[in-house]
Amino acid sequence: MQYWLMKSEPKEVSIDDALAEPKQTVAWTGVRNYQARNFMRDGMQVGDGVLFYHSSCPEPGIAGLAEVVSTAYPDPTQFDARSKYFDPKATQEQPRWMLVDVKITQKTRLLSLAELRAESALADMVILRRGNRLSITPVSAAEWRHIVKLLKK
DNA sequence: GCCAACGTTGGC
DNA sequence: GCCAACGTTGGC
Repeated sequence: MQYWLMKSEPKEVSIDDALAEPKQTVAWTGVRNYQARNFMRDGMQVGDGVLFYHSSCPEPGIAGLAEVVSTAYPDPTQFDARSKYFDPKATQEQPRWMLVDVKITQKTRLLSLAELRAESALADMVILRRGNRLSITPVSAAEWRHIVKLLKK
């Protein structure tokens, strides 16, 4: 069992959009970074905990809790010529991009980036490190517990 | 394999 | 819109 933080731009898929889906589940399409892909493909297991993070928006921060509900499978948007995520170098036989399904378990208050930065217990979080741009990052069990506690405040 | 140029991310 | 920090591309 591991924990992850996954960024989503709310104008693409917000936590409310995800909650409105059948089974409150979204396929995590559009990841086009190898490191992030590898976390989904090689690191994630069904049942892993996910911090659902809103990025590139007026109030960046953690918007809810979720869990991984599938193993990795090919991202269908890579094969769709009309999609902005289309990848001409990907084939059905040799897909490049993988994704998992993520189910929202709880919408929370918005735990802002500023609030995260203010917590010394979270100083080592990957997302808070200078220059970090990865859309999917591992979260330690201690960081997860601390954040869950903060969300109850 | 090197590395300059270019593209992207994402907070501010 | 700015810009720091990376990642990717492609010529050599």
